[in-house]
Amino acid sequence: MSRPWALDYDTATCTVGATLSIVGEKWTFLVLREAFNGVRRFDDMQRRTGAPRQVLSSRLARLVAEGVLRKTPYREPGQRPRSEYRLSEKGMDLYPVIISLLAWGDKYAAPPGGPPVLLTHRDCGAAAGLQLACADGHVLTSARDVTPLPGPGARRVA
Amino acid sequence: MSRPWALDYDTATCTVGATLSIVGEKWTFLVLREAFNGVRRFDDMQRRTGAPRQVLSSRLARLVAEGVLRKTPYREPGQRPRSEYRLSEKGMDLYPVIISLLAWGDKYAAPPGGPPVLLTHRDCGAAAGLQLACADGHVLTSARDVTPLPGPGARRVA
DNA sequence: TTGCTAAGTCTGTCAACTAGACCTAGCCTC
DNA sequence: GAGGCTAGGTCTAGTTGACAGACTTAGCAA
Repeated sequence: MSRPWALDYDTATCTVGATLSIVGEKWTFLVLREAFNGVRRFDDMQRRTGAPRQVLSSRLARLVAEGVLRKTPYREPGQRPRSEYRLSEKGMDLYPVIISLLAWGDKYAAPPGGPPVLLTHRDCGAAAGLQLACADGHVLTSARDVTPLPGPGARRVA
Repeated sequence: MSRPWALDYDTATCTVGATLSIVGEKWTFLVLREAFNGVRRFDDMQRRTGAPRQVLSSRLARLVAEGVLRKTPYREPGQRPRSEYRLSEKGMDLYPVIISLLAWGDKYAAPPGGPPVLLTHRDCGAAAGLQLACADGHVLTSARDVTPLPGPGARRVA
């Protein structure tokens, strides 16, 4: 195989790295998983992710600062006011990341009984998942069908 | 909103967590990004990811142990034998994870000039990306269109 | 007044990351 | 065949971050 073109370009601007600098820390993905499952309270998050309280606190604060979660006060009848963490649109857009982690795990690391979570289309109930497709409507079945090319923001290595 | 069903189920078996325990460490995603860009050599990886050599060494070893990468010796004419790291099928299946991180970064954290990398369909050249669809062929446009349900491997919390 | 709970913060310990130097095997040149 | 070069690591010491467990605070309830 020939030398990959990628070696001629700088990685400093790569948006994978940019994404990871925001959500790439150890517990953040688990926090997001719970958020997508509808979990909104600190204590539920803490119990379900197993993250140390202090770490959870700092991850939630980071996600709020980045606009991925919104922290809003709410109050149940007869209860004192509490805080809840809800996904913003920016956070919702991270769903494909969680789904792709889930899909890989279901294929390669599912427990004996099968996957513990199934994703379904809200309207028709059929199983939902990610598909790799191109703008012309072809469905791609493998990473080999994709050719990465330098984009407008690419910078050559000096 | 009602109490999410997720609270009644155990997270210990969740395959998102299982996936993250294999590939969730800080530099691993960047290593995979480079692998998908065709980078195979230790030194190229090191230079492009910026990972400390020792960390890179241990991440590569972990990925090889998990069967995500294969370490194979090769030899260029007139050179001594070297090692290269190539994605296995199991590794190729992680491509959606990288693509989804890339897509989110392109939307929310792209550098001024635009995305540095474009993904294209190898056969037709059109832009490629992930879409959320259900088994009945409906395209889903938002995380809100997905309903997660307990799967066969779900375990109730005691 | 005391107790309870959600949502944190504080403290000490221990593991992980980091930078930078060092090592090693094969090849090349002299 | 001595020395240098390079890919692919390992070693060491210092710093940061994770962790468990105790403590804190605000509002409500008995």
